[in-house]
Amino acid sequence: MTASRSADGAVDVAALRRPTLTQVAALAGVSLKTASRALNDEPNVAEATGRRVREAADLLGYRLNGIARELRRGATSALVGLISGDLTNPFYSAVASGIERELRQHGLQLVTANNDEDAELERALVDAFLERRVRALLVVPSGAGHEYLAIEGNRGVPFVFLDRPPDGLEADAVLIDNVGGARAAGEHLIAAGHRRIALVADLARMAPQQGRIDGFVQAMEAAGNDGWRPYLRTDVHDVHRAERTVRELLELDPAPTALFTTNNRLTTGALRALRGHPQPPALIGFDDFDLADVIGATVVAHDSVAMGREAARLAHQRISGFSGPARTVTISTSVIARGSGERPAAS
Amino acid sequence: MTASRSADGAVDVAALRRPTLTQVAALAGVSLKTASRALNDEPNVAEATGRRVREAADLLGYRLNGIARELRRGATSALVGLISGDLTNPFYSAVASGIERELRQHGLQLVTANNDEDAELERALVDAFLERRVRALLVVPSGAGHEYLAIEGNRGVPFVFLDRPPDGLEADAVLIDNVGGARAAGEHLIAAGHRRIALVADLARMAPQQGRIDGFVQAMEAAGNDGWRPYLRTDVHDVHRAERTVRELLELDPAPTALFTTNNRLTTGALRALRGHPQPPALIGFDDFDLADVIGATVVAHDSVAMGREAARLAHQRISGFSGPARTVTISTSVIARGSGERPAAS
DNA sequence: GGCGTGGCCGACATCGATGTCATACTTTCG
DNA sequence: CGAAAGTATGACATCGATGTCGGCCACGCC
Repeated sequence: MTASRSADGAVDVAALRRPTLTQVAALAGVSLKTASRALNDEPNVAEATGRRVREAADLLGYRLNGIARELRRGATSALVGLISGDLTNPFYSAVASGIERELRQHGLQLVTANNDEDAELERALVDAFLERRVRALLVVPSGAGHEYLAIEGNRGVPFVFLDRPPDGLEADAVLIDNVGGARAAGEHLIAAGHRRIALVADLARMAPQQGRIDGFVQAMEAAGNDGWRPYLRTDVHDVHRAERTVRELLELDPAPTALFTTNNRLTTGALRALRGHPQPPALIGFDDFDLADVIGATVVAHDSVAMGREAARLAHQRISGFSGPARTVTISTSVIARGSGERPAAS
Repeated sequence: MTASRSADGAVDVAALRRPTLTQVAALAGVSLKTASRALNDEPNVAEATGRRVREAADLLGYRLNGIARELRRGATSALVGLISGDLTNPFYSAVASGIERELRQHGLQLVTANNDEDAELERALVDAFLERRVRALLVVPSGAGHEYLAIEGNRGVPFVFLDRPPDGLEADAVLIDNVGGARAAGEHLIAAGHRRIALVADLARMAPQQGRIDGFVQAMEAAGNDGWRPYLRTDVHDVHRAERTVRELLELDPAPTALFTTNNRLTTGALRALRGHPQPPALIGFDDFDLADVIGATVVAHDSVAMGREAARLAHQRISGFSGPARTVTISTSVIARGSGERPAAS
């Protein structure tokens, strides 16, 4: 008669469909509401009743339906979305890790999606996440122009931008001190006596890259050095092009005596190009990386895990009701000297 | 009168609460169902009606409530869960990346959680994911004993195990050819003339580690070599202990002439210990890593992104209705010679 | 003109849980 | 002893969407 017993009277444990609370209640011989109370440890449930309900739930292998609960409780999930580049890039995975750890402390779960550095896909992903009713959305944006998020932001889904500032929109952001870090790198090379310094940068249209270029140029201008100008290479977007570009730079006459690469990918390419070189130029790379100590690579380091953590923290504050103006957290950088950046300029 | 207009008659765009389909319908002057039909491009909606509904939706900034839809449509989400170790470990992030790419092709989204290599937390995460009604659950298990998943597995939530086989449970799995890879590493070192070979391994209770130990031992026994026995070090679980262990090994007399490290963490530690060593021993590490080419590190490589992809594929087949017996996909390995593994035994 | 057909639309039930409120039965206490 | 308060429970509405079914109307055809 009840849905929880099959026709032959045996309890239908193997039912394909997952049991509902109604079935548990029927098996325990109580009402739906009482079963709900028992399983949620609400007050005013007789001890014996509670036991019967729990036994029935165990027997059926009952598992609460979080979707239904969320719908009833307010149509918003415990999920926080992250849209970033591919996780095989250690920068993104470090950020994701920091986010995940922080969220977990607040009972929130991270949902990740890869925008493939494509603005169109990114928009679609934002839409998908919003339909899923994520509690907050963290984005390492691929493109510019985030006006389309403006309405959403005002409707209670907080956005936090990572690594790249929001464009056309007020929103929380966690950024790296790109200008300062790059300036420090430039100064470091100047101090080692370098004048002909090559700058190998990624797509200049991306704000962090532009910041790093600016910072480097600032250092050069402060030192009254123009020797870098012939060696500026931007829009180098992948490891192989970086390797090739560095090789080409080294064949110039006169060749640069030092290199500054503005992200981990480019640094990797440069290291490949420099491998086995008899008299390698000095090298400083933006972004720290695994084994940089073993290789002896001088870098502009920053704490990417902390970036993720801060972003998650900002989001959590919004989720918890904070509604002040947009905030920006800046992650500091520091030059870590490991050898490659201290090679003197060939005399 | 309708909920979508505020008391003063203006359309209430700035309402804090996100608009529901009912409000859109009211604003468009049609029934709830008709609005639903219009926005879902169902047939039998007059062109003019459809337009009115879409305009109303735009005006209100309406966004479908995926939670409600999922509840109605079958109480199962488009999410697939991944439980693994920390994403800062490139192995896990590569796996996650492979999974994410594959899932996206099928309109599924990846939800990640870090088990901190803790079996208790892992169980809790599994519970949380099941309550969230994920469509499938991919696990890189931390501990042994997965019997508690048996009921779930039979209830339509497919499980796929990565890297470590399910214990006490029939389930799909994607594993690495640990034995074969380690045997090849052992043979490689033997072929270079080594006899005193140190094996530095992680926790031996973890199946992949045990497999790598076994494979190595097989190679030694096939070569009739016992020279490794004094240099076996297991249960080395972090980078620092690996570094220390390798230093200690090198101070032995006689010292081993070669090292085999059984995962990327241990290889990192070994590389640190070997740095600047006048006459470093040969080194082969299990797991390929970024910049291994620059460092010249010989490794037993395998395609971790493919691992993720295969796991996602298995899961997707189950989601799509496949219900055959449990399958195991094995990811092959290959030794990539880059120098460190080819250093000859000191005569 | 009558009737069948198809297009368009809305009322209502439903997914699986939780919140509200009513009710029956105890217990407590003046 | 009777009223008030408290306990245990259940009926029913509800979250926001979709599925079912039936009604109305226009049109075409005999």
